[in-house]
Amino acid sequence: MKALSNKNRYEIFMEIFENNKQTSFEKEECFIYSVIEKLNIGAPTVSHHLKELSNADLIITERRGKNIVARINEETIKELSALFNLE
Amino acid sequence: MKALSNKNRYEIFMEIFENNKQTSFEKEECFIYSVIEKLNIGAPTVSHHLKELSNADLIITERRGKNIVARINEETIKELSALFNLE
DNA sequence: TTAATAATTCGATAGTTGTCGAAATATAAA
DNA sequence: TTTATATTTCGACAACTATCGAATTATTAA
Repeated sequence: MKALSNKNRYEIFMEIFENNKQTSFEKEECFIYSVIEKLNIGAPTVSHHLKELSNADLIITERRGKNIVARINEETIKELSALFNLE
Repeated sequence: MKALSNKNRYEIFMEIFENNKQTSFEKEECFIYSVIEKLNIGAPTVSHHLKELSNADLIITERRGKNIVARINEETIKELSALFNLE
């Protein structure tokens, strides 16, 4: 929850989430710079947010050459989704 | 998310959530003081947290005499639950 | 009406966090 | 090896927030 409580971090997560749903996430453009443009925050900040999301096990990041690739951690999302099931 | 990002506030919410699930939530003991005992935080803080949860539409509070009664806002919880549905 | 209990408001403060610029590192291309 | 690009680390700072004690309000009980 804490990891998703910041607006920009939430946006980043959602972008990864959407990409994850569509196809296998394989865009070769640099990840961080595309976020920078969209959210208007600096590279260090994006890097910081990615680490937070990663530490919270919400995403999994992987370096591919110069770029990094992020995908969501489905395990954690399932837990999240189950958490609020009123039964 | 922000409203649930604080540990104590999350605990308070979860307690209300559990009570909500079981039976119709109608305990007559004072709400705030039972939380104070459990979480070891002061009354002003609990009051503050309840307002935050309320502002975020996660719970609905109601005064009943000297006490307040809290129940979860099922609408919002449904939204939350739906948010993370991978399909 | 007075006393007691439950909850809230207010002001202050310590701790946390989001952000940045500058510098450093990693990797690929020339 | 040098250059260029992508990302990370570091140090600092402003803004935010959780918390408290003291005082205040709301409500019921005596």
